[in-house]
Amino acid sequence: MQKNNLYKGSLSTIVLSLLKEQGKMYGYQITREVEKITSGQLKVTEGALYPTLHKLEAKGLLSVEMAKVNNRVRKYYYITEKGKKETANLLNEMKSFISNMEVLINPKLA
Amino acid sequence: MQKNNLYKGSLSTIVLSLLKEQGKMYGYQITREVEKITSGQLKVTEGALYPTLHKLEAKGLLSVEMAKVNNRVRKYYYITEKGKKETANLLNEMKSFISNMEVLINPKLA
DNA sequence: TATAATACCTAAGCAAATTAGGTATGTCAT
DNA sequence: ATGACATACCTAATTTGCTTAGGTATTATA
Repeated sequence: MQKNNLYKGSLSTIVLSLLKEQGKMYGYQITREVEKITSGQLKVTEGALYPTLHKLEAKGLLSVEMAKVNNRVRKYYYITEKGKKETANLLNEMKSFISNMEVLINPKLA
Repeated sequence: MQKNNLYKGSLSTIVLSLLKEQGKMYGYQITREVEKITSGQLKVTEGALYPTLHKLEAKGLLSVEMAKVNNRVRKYYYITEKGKKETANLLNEMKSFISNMEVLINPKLA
């Protein structure tokens, strides 16, 4: 039995929220940052992250900027105005999901 | 743009948790109860629920008991001992997911 | 010199929803 | 009595969004 890292649908919310708060970041950095913030509890796999970044860029929620550091290419992503609006929506949905789950799994709140 | 009702993977947790707390319930009743507890915010679709109930039964986490009420068949599900253990695991995973999401989306906590 | 870390990427497979049907009975208003 | 709605079960096709498992290439370290 292997465990999942993410509940489906949460990755876009995490990525947009991080970029909204922390400014531009590149993919690999996001994987490190999420691991750091959650004390290693949550790992964002690259196989999920890169397609998500491309999808968010295609939707116009993120923009990208190439940079060459130490002869290695980095793709810095930053959030657009459209992305900020969508982030607010996703955060509301996530908070609503969390509060619904909490009343459902916590008999004292129901 | 349509909105999702559930984050993927959460339905089993909801069903097991409900049955652990409230004793035996039948499928249709679960859909009503979730809607009621969440003040109509969360709807469990039958297309998701029934396959989930069958899967949990096949895994030995739930047992089933037929009943005939008003000439209509009801299938009452109740949780097994194995199901109670698995519920505890799923609740821990859910709580961990929620606390991880909260530090990720809440800059003040990070 | 090989292993790990950095940094990007894609494709196949799978799980778990959504969407959209279906059957059948009971209840209630017109 | 007939149509609509609630009750109560069900399945199949499709979609989404992960995991798993690769791949390339450079730099740092043992």
